[in-house]
Amino acid sequence: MKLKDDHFFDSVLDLTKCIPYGRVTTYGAIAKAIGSPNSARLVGWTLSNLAHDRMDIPAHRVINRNGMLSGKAHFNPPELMQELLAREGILVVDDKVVNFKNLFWDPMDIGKLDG
DNA sequence: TTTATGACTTTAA
DNA sequence: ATTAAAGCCATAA
Repeated sequence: MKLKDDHFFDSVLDLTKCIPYGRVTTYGAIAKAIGSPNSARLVGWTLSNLAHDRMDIPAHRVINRNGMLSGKAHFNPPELMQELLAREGILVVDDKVVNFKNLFWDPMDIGKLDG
């Protein structure tokens, strides 16, 4: 039988929901954590198409590996992404997350808390 | 089916 | 550091 490969999309949504408050992660990190390191674009696709209808998914905590709010333009009000981040204490300047490297949350950390 | 597009990432110059 | 091009996977037309 043919199992649906939508596991990827479901995982993206579930994992995105796991991003801690006040932290951010990247498309590539999520894709990698799921098992498809080259599907970073699909993560973006998932957020723009599936997460858009789900308000329980903090899609604003997902940015690109440069720490830039690449999806800012896709929020209902484009400035909402930065607004939501600001509410969590994340400072954004010039569409870039300040102290990004420090706020970065690796999805892989879920299952490997003890080194 | 083929072409174009995209909330990406990496490599090369 | 900045710019350009290739690789990637799925969707929309």
